[in-house]
Amino acid sequence: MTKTMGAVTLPLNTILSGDCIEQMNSLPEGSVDLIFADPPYNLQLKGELHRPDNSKVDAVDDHWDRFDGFAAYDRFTRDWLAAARRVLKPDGAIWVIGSYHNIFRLGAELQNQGYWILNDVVWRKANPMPNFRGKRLTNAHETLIWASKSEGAKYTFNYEALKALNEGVQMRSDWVLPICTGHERLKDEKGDKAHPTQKPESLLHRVLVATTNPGDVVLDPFFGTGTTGAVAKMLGRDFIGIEREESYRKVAEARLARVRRYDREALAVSASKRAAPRVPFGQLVERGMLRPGEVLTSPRGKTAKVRADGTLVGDDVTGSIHQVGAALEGAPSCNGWTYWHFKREGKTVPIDLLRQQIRAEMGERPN
Amino acid sequence: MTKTMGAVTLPLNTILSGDCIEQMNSLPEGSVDLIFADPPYNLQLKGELHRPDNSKVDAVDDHWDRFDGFAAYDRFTRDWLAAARRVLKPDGAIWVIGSYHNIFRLGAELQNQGYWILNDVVWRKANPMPNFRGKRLTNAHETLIWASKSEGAKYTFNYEALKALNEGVQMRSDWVLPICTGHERLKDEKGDKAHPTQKPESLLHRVLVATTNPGDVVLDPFFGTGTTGAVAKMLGRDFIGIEREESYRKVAEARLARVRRYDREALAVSASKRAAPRVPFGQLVERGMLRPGEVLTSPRGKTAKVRADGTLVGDDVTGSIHQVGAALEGAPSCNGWTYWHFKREGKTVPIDLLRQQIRAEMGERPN
DNA sequence: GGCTTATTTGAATCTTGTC
DNA sequence: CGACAAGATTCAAATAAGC
Repeated sequence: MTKTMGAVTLPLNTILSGDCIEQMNSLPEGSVDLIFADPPYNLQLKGELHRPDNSKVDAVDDHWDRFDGFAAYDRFTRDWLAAARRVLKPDGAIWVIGSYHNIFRLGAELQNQGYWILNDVVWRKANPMPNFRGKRLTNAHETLIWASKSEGAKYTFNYEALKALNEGVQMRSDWVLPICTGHERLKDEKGDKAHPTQKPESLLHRVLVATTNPGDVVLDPFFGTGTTGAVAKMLGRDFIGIEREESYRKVAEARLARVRRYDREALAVSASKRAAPRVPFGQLVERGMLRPGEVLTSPRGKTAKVRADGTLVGDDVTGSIHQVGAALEGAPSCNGWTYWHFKREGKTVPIDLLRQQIRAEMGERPN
Repeated sequence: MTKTMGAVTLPLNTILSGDCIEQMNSLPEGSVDLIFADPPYNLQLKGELHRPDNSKVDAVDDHWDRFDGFAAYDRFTRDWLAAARRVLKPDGAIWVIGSYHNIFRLGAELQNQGYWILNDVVWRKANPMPNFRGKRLTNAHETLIWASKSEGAKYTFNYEALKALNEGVQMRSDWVLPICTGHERLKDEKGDKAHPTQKPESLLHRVLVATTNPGDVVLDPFFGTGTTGAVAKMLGRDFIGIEREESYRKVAEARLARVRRYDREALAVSASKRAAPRVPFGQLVERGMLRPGEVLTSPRGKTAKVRADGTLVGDDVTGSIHQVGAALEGAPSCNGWTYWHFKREGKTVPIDLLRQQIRAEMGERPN
């Protein structure tokens, strides 16, 4: 399918091959409603990484993610963002996604070029890969930036649709969604993953429902295995993909052929997952509801002292509220939340009361 | 209180007044363990714009205006980050916090100066202000960046303490914490909020427990009403604050006078095994806890025999407990302490139990 | 088939001390 | 500085295997 823009024709619902900058420059100016871009992250990985069970982590070591320093990465970023801005309609918008390796370069260059940032959005992964060596925090999120072509542009935002997706409450800038695994994860002939960084359809679903209307043209300059195209097709949007790796294009073509518009199952995938409102005991300490050094008591008169990291110290025992309670009682297990008490205004109260306070604040709506 | 660094003296637990760059430059080089910085992002740039060639600023052109705005902000960022880097110890680290208005400039400049990003952390606000006009997503988070002074530096990370704070599960890069309200929010004489962007103590508590030890020196160049100093004092860390607004300094001084330090026992946090003293396997043999000739077994049924010098003999392999374990499993490495087991009273027990016995005798508290 | 347990895996800047 | 050796370290979800 093609759409005619003046004298030039727009190649809709196809995958263009080759360099994304050249291909974008061949498209007519101001012809696209939305761009979704998942560029290389420039991960700069060095050695191998093994899990504690000695299995090897299948890292992203593809040639397309290797750059010769920040200067080279910045040049690349500047060039493709400029080409993208040219093909955007005046009221068009862009989404980019990245990690701390590249997102700051991306965001700064967006601002430099006159794009106007509307939100940064955090994709909180429900099931991220842990930090195996215990040397940093679990890298549990990626960042998306949503920007209009320029300040004052009349961008598309389907506020009510997103509110509906979020069970009637205004959608926040942090989205909890699982990573792409299982049936959705595309495999090659050998049964290995077809692309190292395939994004979940639920993420694209939310992006496209939020910031496009049916019939809009969505461009993805780093098409990969075509998640953007697949979701666009399901939602009745037109897409243009650009991908230079033939193997990815092949997988994407086959995938797109299978996709039907308004796929009910895909809509179900997008339903927001409710994370369980687990409240770690340490948060009572961080929030100042209990003071490090404060003494907790048990119904039968045992005592323990709170430490700054949310552990307890009793007679010759240190550990969580549950561990110390169990040890002092000589029991196999213990629910520390109901076992331990503190004093407020002369009354002795179980610490579970404080947990209930936190849960009430959260409105039982962690998403 | 002051600490002496060579010929120069460090002004501990005080608030310095004036420009943070000048004040940081007056501090001795390499003298600070951690910097926490919450810089302004809505600078009033009047009169601060210096184009290199004195060219006339075209006041009507939005684009130029914006460019000069970013350029001035970038200059400011570059200067204070450079001054901060100078006062950091080689193994020191920095935290910065910001929103999408400035965090991309901050992150990019950190990388440009050779800081090494360790994590970006999302502070997910439990109770954010909604977006009243329904034109964007609720801005429900801010971003922190944690970076070491340079690649390969031995930064401080209390992994076990953070794991304890999170109920025994590795801490993630997304932190759910409430914004600073109610009792904690400082008021001025008129009863209005004393500072527009006061950070919650819970946020600083987590930052300082994670990346400093008691006695460390924490510098906050944008001290405001002193949240960093207050939490540092509670946690037994020393602080240096810099703040140029007298009204904020006044509020901070009064606040700090009210803060009490937690007792010593409460400040201890769960320790890493890495900190425990090293016990050579040969010592178990020397002490008669294992007999030469005794057979050790692995969970999957491999066996090896203990020799008098503390090495093991397996099928065609001889060497340390780690080497023989790795060879028998065909693995790149192996922790022999948890891999090898022996029999006592009918039970199969990992040899690590014997190491723990020795460490306990040495007066170490197993944590 | 149904239920329980074991295995696999994911955009990762992932060790430290001694010689 | 490099080479070598000791030894510390993982969470959630999907799938596969076992009963």
